[in-house]
Amino acid sequence: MQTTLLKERLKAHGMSITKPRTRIFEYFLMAERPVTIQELVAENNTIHYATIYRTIHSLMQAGVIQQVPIGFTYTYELSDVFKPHHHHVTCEVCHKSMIVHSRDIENLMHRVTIQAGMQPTRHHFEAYGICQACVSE
Amino acid sequence: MQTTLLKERLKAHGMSITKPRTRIFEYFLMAERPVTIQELVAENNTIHYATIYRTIHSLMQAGVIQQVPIGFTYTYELSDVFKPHHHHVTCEVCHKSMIVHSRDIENLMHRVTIQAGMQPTRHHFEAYGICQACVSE
DNA sequence: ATTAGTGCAAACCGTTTGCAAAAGC
DNA sequence: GCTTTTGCAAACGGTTTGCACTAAT
Repeated sequence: MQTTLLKERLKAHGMSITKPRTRIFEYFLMAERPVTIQELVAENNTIHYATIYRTIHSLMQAGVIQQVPIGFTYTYELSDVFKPHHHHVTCEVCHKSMIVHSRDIENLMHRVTIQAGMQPTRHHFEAYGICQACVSE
Repeated sequence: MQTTLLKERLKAHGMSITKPRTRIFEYFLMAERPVTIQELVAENNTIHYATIYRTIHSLMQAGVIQQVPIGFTYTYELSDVFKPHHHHVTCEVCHKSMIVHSRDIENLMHRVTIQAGMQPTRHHFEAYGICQACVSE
């Protein structure tokens, strides 16, 4: 189960398993898409906002979640340990994002970085468009 | 000359040509790489920071510059009118970025967006690595 | 029992805004 | 001379921090 993996990660980083942390983690599991801090704050009224910021930091440090810059803010989602590496295509109108897997993207990134004379480490890729539903409105 | 194009753009948007605007523009010309607001503020002491923020807005509106999210902040650079569309490969150690042109990137982005069932609008792509100089240190 | 984490309020910092003076047209 | 922009100071909003209390180990 996913929660076991969370506990392992926290322990491995000398962090305790607390209610806020597991709740936020479950929120991420449920959301299945990149989430903003504002959403987390708005939909978890039992947890103080300062705690949410701190939880985000701990979960990032423990490698449970990762930052995804989408549009004009940062969003967060479960890290590659929980979900395989992927990319997003985001609708500019309704801001929903879809998840895309493509080896071509990885390969191209790699190639481009090497061509620029650098040793590849990571990359960031976001595509934007207008989804079917929004086009037909 | 580039400055003529700046003036045209400003006029076309009903904006006046002022000292701060031309100075900031020249800074962008000189920089030849994405620049943060903090840099602009630090290196243009004659211009008040509030004015720099407003200048960024006007230049964006006039399509003179564009936003480039790199790493953990927004940076700005001359828009595609002044520099053809391109992408960046940024060194994670020294934070210098190189400019890369590749039709493959455009094509792939397009394809991926369509595969996700959306009408492509724009995309964002950043690759990170470690440059020669930093590797050999 | 000891250590780590939470809630709260206050501080912080980058950005925005209202207003009077200055520059652009 | 009229309109737009600037500089300044104050406001703002999201994020961080210090501290006493509570939960976790």
